[in-house]
Amino acid sequence: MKKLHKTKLKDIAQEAKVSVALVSYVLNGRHSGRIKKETADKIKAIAKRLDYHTNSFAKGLRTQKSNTIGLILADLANPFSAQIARIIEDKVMERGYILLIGSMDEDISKFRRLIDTFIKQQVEGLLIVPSENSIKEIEDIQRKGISCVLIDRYFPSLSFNYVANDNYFSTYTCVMNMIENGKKTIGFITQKTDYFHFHERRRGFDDACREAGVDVENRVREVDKSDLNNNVERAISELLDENPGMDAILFSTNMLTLHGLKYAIRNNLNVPDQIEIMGFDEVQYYDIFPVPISYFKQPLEQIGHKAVEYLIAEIDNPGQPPLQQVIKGELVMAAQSGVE
Amino acid sequence: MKKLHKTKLKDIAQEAKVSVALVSYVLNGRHSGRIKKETADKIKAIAKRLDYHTNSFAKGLRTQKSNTIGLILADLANPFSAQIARIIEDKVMERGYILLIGSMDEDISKFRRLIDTFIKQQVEGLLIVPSENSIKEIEDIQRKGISCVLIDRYFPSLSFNYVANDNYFSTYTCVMNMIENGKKTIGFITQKTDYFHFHERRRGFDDACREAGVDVENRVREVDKSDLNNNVERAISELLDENPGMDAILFSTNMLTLHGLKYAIRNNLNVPDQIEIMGFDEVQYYDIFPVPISYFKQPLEQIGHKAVEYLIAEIDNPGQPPLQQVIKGELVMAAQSGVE
DNA sequence: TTGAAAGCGCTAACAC
DNA sequence: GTGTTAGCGCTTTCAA
Repeated sequence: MKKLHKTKLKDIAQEAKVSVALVSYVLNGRHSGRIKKETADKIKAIAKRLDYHTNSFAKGLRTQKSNTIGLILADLANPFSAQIARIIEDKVMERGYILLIGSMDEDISKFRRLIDTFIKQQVEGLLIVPSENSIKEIEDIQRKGISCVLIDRYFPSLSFNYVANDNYFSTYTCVMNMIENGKKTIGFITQKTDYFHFHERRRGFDDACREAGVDVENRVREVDKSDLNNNVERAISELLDENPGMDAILFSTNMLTLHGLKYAIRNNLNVPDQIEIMGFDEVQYYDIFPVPISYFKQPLEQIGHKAVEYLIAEIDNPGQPPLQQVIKGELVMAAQSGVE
Repeated sequence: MKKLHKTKLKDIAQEAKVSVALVSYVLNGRHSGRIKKETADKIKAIAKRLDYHTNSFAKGLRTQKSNTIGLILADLANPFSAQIARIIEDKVMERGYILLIGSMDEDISKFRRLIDTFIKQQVEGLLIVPSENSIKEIEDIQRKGISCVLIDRYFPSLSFNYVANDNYFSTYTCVMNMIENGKKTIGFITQKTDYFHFHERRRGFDDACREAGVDVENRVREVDKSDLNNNVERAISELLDENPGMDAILFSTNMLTLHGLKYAIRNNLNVPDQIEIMGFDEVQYYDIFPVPISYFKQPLEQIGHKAVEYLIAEIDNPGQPPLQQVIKGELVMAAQSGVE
C-alpha cells in the first residue's frame, strides 16, 4: 500500500522557510498588499509543485463555513430533476459553492436521512424539489434555522422561500393560443393529485376557457397515477366520445402528453387539423413522433438560477422575509413538420 | 438573525455531567461493553433531545476519514447517467458512505474542477463515467493514488478498475436472436466514435453475422453525432435501398433506436413482420410507440453495485491488482402489442 | 512584512 | 467505567 502524503500548509511553509500563517495568507489572497511579492510568488510556486489542496475539513472546522449547498430532488431519475440539477450545479459552482446532490425517490424516510446527512456535512443551505407529504420535514428544516429554498413545488399556505414555474399562466396561455388558432372544443387531461401546482394548472385552464367563452363542463379528466397507461387511454376516449368535434386536447405533464401522442398515432387521428395536441414540458423525443406538437416549456434555467440567488441571499441574511417567485415560461410551437 | 447554536459533544457532556470522551464513545458505539447502561441511555437521550449531529469536519479532520465517495458523470442530463447515479447513491449509502455527485457535461475543464473539488472534500474514492478524451485526467487520478473505478466506458489498454456492460455480448445476442427468428438480412446502425464500447458492439455484430453465415458487407452504417436527425434518416434509407429485402435493423444506442422508430412510423413500415427493429437500452417511452420493439437492456443495477463494491475494496486495500469486469445484460422481447 | 499560538469539535491512547 | 489530554490542518488575533 502506497502511503500517499497529502501536502499541507506546514510542508509548504518548511520548504519556503516561512510560517504556516504566511502561507495561509498567500493562498487565500489575504493581506495581498502587505506581503512581499517574491515571497508570495515563491509560496504559490511551491504549492503548485507540491499539488497542494486545501483540507476542507480543517478549513471548515476553523471557519465554521462549509461553502456547501445541498440539493434534494424528488427523484433523480426523472428528467426534470436531472435537468434542474445540472443547471443548479453550474450556478452554484459559479457562485463559489460546492453542491451536494441527493435524491429522495419520493420516500420520506430517505428524505429525512438526506437532511441529516447534509446537516452533518454542515451545508449552509438547502435547495429542495419537494415531493408530496414532505411538508412536515420542511417545516422542521425551517425550525432548525437552516436556510432553504423550495423549487418547482411549494406550499402556498406557508411562508417558505420558493421559486417555481407560473403554472396558472402556463395552461392559461396554452388555451388562449388554441383559441386564437380557431379551436372551439378543448379538452384537458391532468393528474389527480394534491400538489398545489396541479391545482394552478387546472385553474389556468378553467379561467382561460371561461374568459374565452368556451365550455369547460365535462372537458376535464383527472387521471390517477396508478396504472397510468390504461387510465390515460380511457380518459382520452371518453373525452372524445362525449364531446364530438373536440378539436384540441391539452395535457398537463410530459408523461400524459406522450400518452396522448401514442393515442393519436394508434388511432390515426389527424393532428393538428382534426385535433390539436398540446403538451407540457420539453421532451427530448417529441420531435421523433410523426405528429406535430406544441408544448409549454417551463423556464428551468431561470428557475434554477433564481433559486440559487434566493438561497445565497438567505444564507447571507438569515431570517429575512420570504422570497417567493413564480416565473413565466413560454409556448413552443410545433415545427412545420407532420408526415412529410 | 437568529443565532443557531449547534449542539456539540461538550453540551451533552455538561448536561449529563460526564466527559466529552464518554459521550463520544457512547454515540459511536465504542467500548459498548464497558459503559454503564444507564449512563449510555442518558447520554443518548440527551443527544436526541438536543438534536445532536456529528460535525463531520471535526470528525474527518481527526480520523482522516471522510466516509465520502465522489461520482463523476459524463452528463447528468442523460437518462443513463441519472439512472446509474440513483442506483449508486442507494448502494453507497447502504455501505455507510456519503455520495457526492458531479456532472462534467462532456467538458474536460469541468472534469478537472470536479476532481479538485472532490480532492479538497477528501473523498476516499472516485467513481467515474468517463467521457471521451478524459484518459489523461484519469491517469492523473491514478498517479495521485486516489482509489477509482470506471463505469460503463473504459480504456482497455490501461490497468484501471472498471465495470461495464458486456457490449460484445449485447450485439452478438441481438443478432443471434434475430436469426433464430428467421431474419436473413440484418442491418446495423451505430455511432461513429472512438469509444471502446462502440467498437465492441460493432465486433459483436460482425462476429455473430459471420458465425451465422449472414452477410455483413454493406449492412453497417456509422452515423456522425452532429446533425444526428438527418444522418440517421439517411443511413436507414440507404441501408434499405441497397439491401432489398432487409428484414431487421439493430441500433446501437437508444437515441438511434428512437430515430429508427420514427422512420418506421413515418414510412409505415410493417414492424416486425416486414422488418424488425431492435434497440439498445431501455427507454421509458418505447412502449408508447405503436410499434413493437425488442431491446437489449444493460444491467445497470449490477453495474452500479459492482462498481461500488470494487471501489470499497480498493479503498480498503489500495494498490491491489486491477478489478475489471463486464456484465451481461439481457434481451427484452417486444410485448405482443402492435396496433391493436 | 512576517511569526507564534490559540482553538474550531472530535477521537483515541492512556491514565485512573 | 470514566476522565484527561494531545493533536488532526487550518485561520486569525496579536505581537514583533
